[in-house]
Amino acid sequence: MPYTAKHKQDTRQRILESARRLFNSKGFAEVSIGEIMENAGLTHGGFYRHFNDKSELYAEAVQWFLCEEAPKPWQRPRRGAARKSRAQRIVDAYFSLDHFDDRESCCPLIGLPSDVSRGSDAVKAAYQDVLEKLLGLLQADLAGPDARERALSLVALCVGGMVVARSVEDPALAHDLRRAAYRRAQTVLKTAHADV
Amino acid sequence: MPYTAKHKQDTRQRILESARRLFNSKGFAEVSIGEIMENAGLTHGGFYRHFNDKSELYAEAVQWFLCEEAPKPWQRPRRGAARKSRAQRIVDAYFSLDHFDDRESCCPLIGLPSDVSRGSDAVKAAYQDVLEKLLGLLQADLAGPDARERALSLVALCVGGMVVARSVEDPALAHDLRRAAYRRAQTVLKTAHADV
DNA sequence: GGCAAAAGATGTTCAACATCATCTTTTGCG
DNA sequence: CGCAAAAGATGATGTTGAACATCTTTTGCC
Repeated sequence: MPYTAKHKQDTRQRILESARRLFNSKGFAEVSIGEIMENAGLTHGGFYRHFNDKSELYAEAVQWFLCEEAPKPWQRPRRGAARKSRAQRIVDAYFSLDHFDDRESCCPLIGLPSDVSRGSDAVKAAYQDVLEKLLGLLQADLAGPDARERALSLVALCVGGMVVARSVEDPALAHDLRRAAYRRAQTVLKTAHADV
Repeated sequence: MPYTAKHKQDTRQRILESARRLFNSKGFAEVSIGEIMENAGLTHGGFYRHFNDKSELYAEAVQWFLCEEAPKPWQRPRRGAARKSRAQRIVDAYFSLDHFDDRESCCPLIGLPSDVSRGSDAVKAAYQDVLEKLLGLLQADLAGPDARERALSLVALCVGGMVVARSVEDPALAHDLRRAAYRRAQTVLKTAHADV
């Protein structure tokens, strides 16, 4: 059995990473398999050794975001800044200009919602996994009986604010949108919280 | 000059309406011109008598939503219900199950955000027109110096809540999302408002 | 070193589709 | 009543891309 299993695994992950970035920035239909493979340093033919078809890759690429070892912004403690709760850091990162501009590596919740809503159940399930991971992180920091409800509305605010801001032409309007949603998110975070 | 100008106008509007529905429910790339024309009761060939190319149609289809004479849900006074502000009615309609299920005729802000964010400036400008119309309606009912900021965060909540809810697989989670965002929207509406 | 099995590369097939050229039909107007 | 101009239909054309078949290369193992 030539080619170690690790090698195949590595290649597969390179394809997934390439796919995640391209899907995130260009959408499902606008990316070709050849493009994804080329970006992963391969040619189009080998694709079907790893996946059955394009939609299968799509679902796995969304989930791949979760497994990625690459450091996620909200996981860096940002040592210089004042001590903040993780939920606070997540919201900050979400509305940051970096995140707004980063089409490739932004949270998939932002990058592909309308694609996913038209996609297969497998894709929606993958999207849901990402969402629940984020909800879990937020909820953990929002003590209280309404923690889940607050986490849910935080997600709506974060995703909605960013998605709409990215879809308008006027940068000033985009900025206002992000700021308004961010401020509202602050009040959701601060309501009856117990910051350390 | 045969064919009255009105006739051409009517046909053009039929194409726009067909395109709006199809783009809304299936996305830009997933809809073919032939499909749109067939849906409008025409054949693919005549398309280029009305539009230069597919993306031009896309931008116009988004804006078409504004000109449509068809009754919009938030414009019906819902005579049976208690007197509500228009902003309140908009938010109610936004989070309604009908609106959630209606892929075809839902608000374009919900139907196509990630498509638009990757689209041309013309499309973004069209999307922005729709957004500003909605913002105007909301703002008018939210008196006070922070009316605009509240309107902006309302939009983020409405769009975000619906978009994410539509992208998850579990209907219960989708329901929770809508409800949480709806409740939060209520508090944004109610803060320091002067209901009649 | 040689072999075989899987990974990856190259090439083919087939369908969809945007775009455009050209033909046919409709209809207002003289 | 017929004509002409524009609308709409029909029919290429060329491209793209997914899917797959088939070669070629790599590499662990004997």
